[in-house]
Amino acid sequence: MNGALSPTAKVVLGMLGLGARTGYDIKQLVDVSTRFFWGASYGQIYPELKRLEARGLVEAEDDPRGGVRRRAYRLTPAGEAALKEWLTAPQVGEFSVRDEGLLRFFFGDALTVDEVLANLRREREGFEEVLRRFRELEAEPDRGEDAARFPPLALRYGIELIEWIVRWHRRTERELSREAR
Amino acid sequence: MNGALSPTAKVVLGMLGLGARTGYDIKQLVDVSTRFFWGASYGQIYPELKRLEARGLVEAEDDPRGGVRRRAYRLTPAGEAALKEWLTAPQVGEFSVRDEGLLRFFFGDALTVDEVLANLRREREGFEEVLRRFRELEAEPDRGEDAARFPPLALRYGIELIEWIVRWHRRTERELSREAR
DNA sequence: GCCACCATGTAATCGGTTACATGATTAA
DNA sequence: TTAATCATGTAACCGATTACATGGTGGC
Repeated sequence: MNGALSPTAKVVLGMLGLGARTGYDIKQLVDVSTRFFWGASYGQIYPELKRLEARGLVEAEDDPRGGVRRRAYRLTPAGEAALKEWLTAPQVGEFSVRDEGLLRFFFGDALTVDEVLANLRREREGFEEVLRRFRELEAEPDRGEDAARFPPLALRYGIELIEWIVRWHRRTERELSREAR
Repeated sequence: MNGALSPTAKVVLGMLGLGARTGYDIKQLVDVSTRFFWGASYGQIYPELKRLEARGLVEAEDDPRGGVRRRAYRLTPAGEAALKEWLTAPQVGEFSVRDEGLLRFFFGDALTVDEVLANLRREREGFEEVLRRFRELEAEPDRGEDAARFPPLALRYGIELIEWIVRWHRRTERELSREAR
């Protein structure tokens, strides 16, 4: 019917579907959930909400809290349809990775084994730090009473994936340091 | 001494270090190796080579093949130093993932279990396809006689990571379909 | 003669981040 | 009173992709 959704429109509609109401809401939610595989900044969210309103996929009303102006959005039926259409679209989704640590590793022949080892350790510590934050997130009581079950499953995926990455680092460190001695 | 390297400068210098000579070379090499975690297009490579030349990190000479004009680049000592400096820089590198399949999964509460299952299967097949291409790459005889050992290790990492991702999909499909029945 | 491949480059456009600007409310 | 948080928005900038333009070479 109408054109495709922009990347940001996808999170925005999805988050409205999960109960977010304001642009600020959406940003907070993204930052504690999808940020690691699908981010969004104010600079995208607010203009996108206006575009979606112009397309009739969301509707809004002023909803001030005291003297704080606030604009509350919700999905229209057309917006719900567009969300559902995207969620069931029969093509594989966009997937990309940007990994500077791996790029450095790829160019490892220009370094000594000890230098590569130092890089691996540093990167691993970075991943371990992310892992700690993910586990804290997982431990937090689910403040949503609406019982969304997939968000925690996605978080689990993230935790287990990074656990795997950490194990790969440890293993590779072990193998390289064996030959360094 | 001089400013930081742009993302594209990092691959460009690295590939020159591995023996690439022309912009075309660099692009071909990137496309069969780092593309999956660090891409580069002509639109970045050629202008970047000129900028690097202006900064004195690479030098170039015309090197026509018959009537085909061709410009051959190589690292200067300053370029080698800049490459090495980046490769041993003591901060964790940039890391980001963009995963639309996971975003759809995150919003899975808006779908039926069967729809989520269909999504998981489709995404898994996409990853299996990538896996096949990676394994073909791995099977290819190493056309470089210069015995770079880290590029194949990086490819191994990619293969094993995607194998993990495929297993996660299978497992999750199994668990969801058990409850669907 | 045609197609695949080698080779270089630019312009338009896009998606995104960052910094900035503004201002109210609430809790310490 | 001050800092944190709620709340909305824009402008400048950046990195990147895509499409386009050009043209030679080698093999079928």
